[in-house]
Amino acid sequence: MASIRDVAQRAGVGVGTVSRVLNGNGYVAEDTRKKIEMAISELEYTPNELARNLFRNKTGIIGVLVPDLDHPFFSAFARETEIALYNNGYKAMICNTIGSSNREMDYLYMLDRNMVDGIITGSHTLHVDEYLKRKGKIVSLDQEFGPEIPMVGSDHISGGKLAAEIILKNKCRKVLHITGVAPNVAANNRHAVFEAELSSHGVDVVDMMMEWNMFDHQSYWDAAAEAIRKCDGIDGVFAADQPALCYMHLAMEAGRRVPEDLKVVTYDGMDITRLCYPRVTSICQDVRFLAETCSKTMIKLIEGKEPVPQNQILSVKIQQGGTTYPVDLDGK
Amino acid sequence: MASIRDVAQRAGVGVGTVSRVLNGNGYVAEDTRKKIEMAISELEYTPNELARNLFRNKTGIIGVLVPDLDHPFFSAFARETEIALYNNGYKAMICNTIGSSNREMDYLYMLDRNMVDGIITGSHTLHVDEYLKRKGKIVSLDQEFGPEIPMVGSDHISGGKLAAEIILKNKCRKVLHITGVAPNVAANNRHAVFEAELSSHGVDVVDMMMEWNMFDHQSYWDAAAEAIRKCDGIDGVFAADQPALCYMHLAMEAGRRVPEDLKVVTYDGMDITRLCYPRVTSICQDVRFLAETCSKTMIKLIEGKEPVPQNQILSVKIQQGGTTYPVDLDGK
DNA sequence: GTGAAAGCGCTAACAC
DNA sequence: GTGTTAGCGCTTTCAC
Repeated sequence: MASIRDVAQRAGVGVGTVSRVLNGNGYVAEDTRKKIEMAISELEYTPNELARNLFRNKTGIIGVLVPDLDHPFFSAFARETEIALYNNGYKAMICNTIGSSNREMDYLYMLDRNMVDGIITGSHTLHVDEYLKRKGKIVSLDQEFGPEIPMVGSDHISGGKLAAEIILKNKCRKVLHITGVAPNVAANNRHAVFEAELSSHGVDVVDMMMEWNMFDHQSYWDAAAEAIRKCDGIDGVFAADQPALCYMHLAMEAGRRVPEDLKVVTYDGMDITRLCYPRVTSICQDVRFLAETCSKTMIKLIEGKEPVPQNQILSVKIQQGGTTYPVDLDGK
Repeated sequence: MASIRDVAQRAGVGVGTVSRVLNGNGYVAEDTRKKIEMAISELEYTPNELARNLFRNKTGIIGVLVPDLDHPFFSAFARETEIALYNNGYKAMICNTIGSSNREMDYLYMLDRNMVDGIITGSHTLHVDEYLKRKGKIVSLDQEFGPEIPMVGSDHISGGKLAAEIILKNKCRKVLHITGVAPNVAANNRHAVFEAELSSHGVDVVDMMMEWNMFDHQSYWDAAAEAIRKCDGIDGVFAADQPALCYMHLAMEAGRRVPEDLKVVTYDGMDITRLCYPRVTSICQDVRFLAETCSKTMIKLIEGKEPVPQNQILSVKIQQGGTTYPVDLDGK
């Protein structure tokens, strides 16, 4: 592997001059430049980024922590974040924590060790303190860490309300509500709102808890099967895309018709809700906008010029599908 | 940010000794170690990985290039690869190329610049030469680059045959076959086999080409809509998961029944084929095994001890679903 | 305009 | 056992 010294030697100049050519700063005489460029291409020289990074003490890489890439929401988030960062001259290092706090910690260490310039985290198995005590730049997706760490999230309160409204207008009487558990995760705000709304209208809500950081497919099926087994008379479901679809699948298998016998409203509204037939009624998060906002916030944090907004809440949208009857929600 | 020198100073020792404690090699007296550990924790010192990497000339990071994380196959592949690499002490840097050869190139440069120790690529927009001329370690998923670069792929020939067999046994007479285009990508081997098999049995095959590196959802819908519009009398479909599901969705919307009027066989068999109702008959690739094999091959390449197998072909499996009638395929 | 030299933070070889 | 020192490959300051 040729180094800058080899290039300098071959071109018969000093390393400083080569560096100047490489970085396009300082004055370099035209024919010196030519000679150096010659040497560079002859030796097929590429600068060693590690050395540069050491000098600059930055890598241009942002760590993106997600609980599981196999979860459509997070793979989409990872994708969009990568794109947004790339467009700002940064690279993304996407990290799966798959529900393991060790892994999450391990990736968090990369911040301390200067391997990444910042971390955008959508992964929340660790104790809040672990994040708070880092000196590095952190942006959180959907989890509140307090004033020290900027957060970007969806308006889950409205999300829960909208879902409730749809369910109510569809005249469901007994609704299955599959919820996740993860402390401090803003997405869970929808649950309380949804239930309060329904209960206040005398609708029966059956709750089912799922481990939030366990995104393996089997656990969705298990939860759905358990729900089918345990309670009958369910005429509506509200859950995240995947558990809701599992339940719907099993219900249809058991001969129930959607939407006649069963209404389904999912949360997230990822692509699968459109591929299925009928298209699923969903409360959609704006994944791209979330990703762009996280990225932009990170850039601000790094550049330290503009002030960084503390909490940024983005609105959600309804996707009307065939798993509920069409309702008019005040033009939303 | 405290450096090793600060630690040495505070502990009243030399940097060499601190380094020895940090790396656990060489002899260090017990109380010297204590003092140093004390200083480390007091200063909240973490070694700068960049400096270490520069010295060792490696980062422990493997680049994983995928065309699009928003494609279920590739997000699953990325996930499993990350896990497999992590288990071998490496970190993955997952890179979306989203069909842009500039991006692919940009990530490839990271190899030259020593930012990654190797690259596993499932992304193939660049000219073969771009890969061949790199000096770094490369493992290819599903694209043949010749003897220089080890490849891991599925047995797409069998895959195509199996799909054809299912379609034949389901007595389809006019089959829509949506194909992708990408030179050298082994996955496309299934197409020729599938068509040959069907044609030789007098089944009509309608071909539709799609841009392979364009994985945006809309293009699937467009292709499906076009197929619906252009040809009637289709009683079978064979395509990758997503285009097939789009077609099926639109066909059902138009009142066609699955599997009575239309049989559907998809390729890949990702999670969405199980969430949909009915479950979709698919030829499944073993994503995890593909990922593990790629990772293992990369590790061998890096460690340079064992010989590296050149082409590794993994077998595919049938997932019997409700979009075809059950058929017996010699116990497969 | 250009070369020499210092230093980014670390590791390892070599004295003592 | 431990300190000192010479790099790893680069950038940048400062003479010339």
